[in-house]
Amino acid sequence: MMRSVKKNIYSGNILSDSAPMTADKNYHHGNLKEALIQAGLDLLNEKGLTGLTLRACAVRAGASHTAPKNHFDGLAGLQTAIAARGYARLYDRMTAGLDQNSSKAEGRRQAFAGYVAFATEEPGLFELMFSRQRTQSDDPDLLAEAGKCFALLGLFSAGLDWSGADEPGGEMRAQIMHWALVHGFAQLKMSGKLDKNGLSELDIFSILPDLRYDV
Amino acid sequence: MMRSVKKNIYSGNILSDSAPMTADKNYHHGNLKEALIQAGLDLLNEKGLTGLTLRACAVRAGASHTAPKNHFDGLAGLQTAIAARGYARLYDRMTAGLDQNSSKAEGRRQAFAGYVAFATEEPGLFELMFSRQRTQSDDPDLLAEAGKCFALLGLFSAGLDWSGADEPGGEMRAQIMHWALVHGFAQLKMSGKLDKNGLSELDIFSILPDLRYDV
DNA sequence: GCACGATGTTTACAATGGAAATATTCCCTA
DNA sequence: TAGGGAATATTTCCATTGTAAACATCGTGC
Repeated sequence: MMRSVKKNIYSGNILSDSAPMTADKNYHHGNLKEALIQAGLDLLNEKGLTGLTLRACAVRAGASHTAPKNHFDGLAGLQTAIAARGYARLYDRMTAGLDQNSSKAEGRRQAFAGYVAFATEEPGLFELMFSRQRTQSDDPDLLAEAGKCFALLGLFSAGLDWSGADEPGGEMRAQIMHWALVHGFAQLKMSGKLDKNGLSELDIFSILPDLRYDV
Repeated sequence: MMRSVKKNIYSGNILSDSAPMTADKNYHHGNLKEALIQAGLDLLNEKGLTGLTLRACAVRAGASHTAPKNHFDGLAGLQTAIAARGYARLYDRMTAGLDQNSSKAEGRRQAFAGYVAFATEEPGLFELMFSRQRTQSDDPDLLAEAGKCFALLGLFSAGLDWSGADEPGGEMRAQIMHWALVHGFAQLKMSGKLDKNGLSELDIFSILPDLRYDV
């Protein structure tokens, strides 16, 4: 039965490949947790939310269908981890193409446009991220990643001259106003409500009220 | 076996109840389609989106688990019908307490506050309504009911004096701006993002930019 | 060396959506 | 008014999914 053969590929020979983390045919995957998250992201883009199942993720990651249990708290746990990764990608999308030389106005523009683009480019992931049903909303990772996106929007909404600026919590409320505007527009666009009203070409900047920024 | 007994309760005797549509113990339910929608709405409020299953709806409506097939196109069809009913309820919520004597400002206030209140009062239903994954977004009923809500918001967003008012499509864009603002705020509140930032008490009116309406 | 925890598999089961065949009732028409 | 077909509902069956339990394999520290 050949069962006496050493299974550990590192014990008997020297591999030319110097990256032992990317094992692919051993009993232990070596990087299953990350592979499951990546499989989930791929499935979301290929088949939407209904295609995101524990078993499909496991198969795509090259493991048995119960392997995720060792890394996540069931389907909800995996979905939460995927959503957290989604916020990280949203952050990247909102800062794409920017550097230290970018102006605040450029940053704001990229943040707004990137937010909407992300929602339309990855609708399944976007829907998952804002689904209270599917995610564990008190997960520390999820909160941290979402918080970074929120803080970034806050950065670019600061300094707005508006009627509520001088009242208590004005800065915070301006931040929420921007988030609501951008998120609402993204959601309406993603869910198809704009298409149904013949507004598929509308972009976020054409609906911004005349907000007077001091930068 | 008593199988020769006439099952039709209307053929042999006169019922004091004058509403023959509400049969309850016959082979034919008589109003199963409506009962299934109601069961779905109840399940959404009691158990959330994950509790909304075809079989649970059927059992609650007093039918076998495959009976919905005669009235809806599978689970997606039932969810679409429930979402359409949701828009009807949203419309009612946005116009609650108003009459012909109500001012336009009162109407706008009720529409905005009602929209947000609806989202927090029925989060499962709200999430279903804006889920592209779970609903058939080209269903005529769904489009009609959603369109009524959109038109109502448009009614109350008309006449806004803003920078984009004179440009092409200014009215429509003002309408979308309001919808995005209110919907985004409702979604952020419903999904718990505001709670996570210590803003659970924030209301929609405190984040409206200084929009100058002519009424 | 080797014991034990971490990681992964196999097997089993309940819940669900859906298809197919059958049963019951309603309704229209001859 | 009889009957035949359409509408409505049930029963039975199956594939998929999430999850638990028992078992197998690996690797790391003593």
